[in-house]
Amino acid sequence: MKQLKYSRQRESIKACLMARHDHPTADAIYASIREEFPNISLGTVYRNLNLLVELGEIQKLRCGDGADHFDADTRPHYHFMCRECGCIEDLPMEISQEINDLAQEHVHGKIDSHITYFYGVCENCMKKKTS
Amino acid sequence: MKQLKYSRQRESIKACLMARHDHPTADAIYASIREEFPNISLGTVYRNLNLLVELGEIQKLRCGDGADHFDADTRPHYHFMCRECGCIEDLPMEISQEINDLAQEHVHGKIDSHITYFYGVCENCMKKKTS
DNA sequence: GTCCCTGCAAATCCTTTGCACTCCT
DNA sequence: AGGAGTGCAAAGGATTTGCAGGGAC
Repeated sequence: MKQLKYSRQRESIKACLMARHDHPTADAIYASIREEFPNISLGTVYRNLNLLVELGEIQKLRCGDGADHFDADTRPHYHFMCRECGCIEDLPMEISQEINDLAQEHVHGKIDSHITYFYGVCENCMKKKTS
Repeated sequence: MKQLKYSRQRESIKACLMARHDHPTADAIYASIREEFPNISLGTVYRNLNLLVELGEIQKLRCGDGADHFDADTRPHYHFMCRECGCIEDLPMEISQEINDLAQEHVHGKIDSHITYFYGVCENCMKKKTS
């Protein structure tokens, strides 16, 4: 365990992530942070995001669009991603333990968790289609 | 809709994928195919895999290990991935429609599907640990 | 002959890393 | 002072793409 030192950049990254709820990518966070720290580098953003994930202070989402997204809400919860605009929404519902148990009966090994992403079309994109 | 022409390479890629059940990456398929077509290029493998996915003849899996995996079984089904060795196993159980319906109540949009990956330790890796 | 498909290499996207320097403690 | 954190740029892995030549129809 190496000891941790304070860094304004890391604080700013975490604050930025807590302030927004759109599950930004590293690059989007980089763009935001640049307003406060014009010299911050993308590498630093990645390093700190990964560090915060290790510390359990944020979580990383892989919805399948190529880039990792980050979420300041570390409670396990489901996500919904819009196929059209790529936006990500939190689902305020419990993680199903049942489905883990059910799956356990069908697998040669020990399941400890599962990750689920829901896909479809968000309200905004549906509106655009009808108009 | 562009029309499709026969290609030995594409047939071979599909045959290879149908013959194995380990959900290989593009690179692993490339290595296999090379035995039959020593001159095939990785680009061709990717192009054909993506084409087959579009045609609905195979499916792409993104388990979060960085590389895409491919599956000749196009029926929707769950997967289990071992955290230690990275192997992927099919789960012979029905996809839950219930969880879609449940999630639908909590989202601003229209859910059409979900993807779930289970994670844990496979039988082989558990054996290795006790021995 | 037409147009799709191929091999090759270069390019792209996202992420990580090496290094010299800076800032916490 | 010591070592973690930073900026920069280069490297890395996975995937895509442009192009000229080859093959299917």
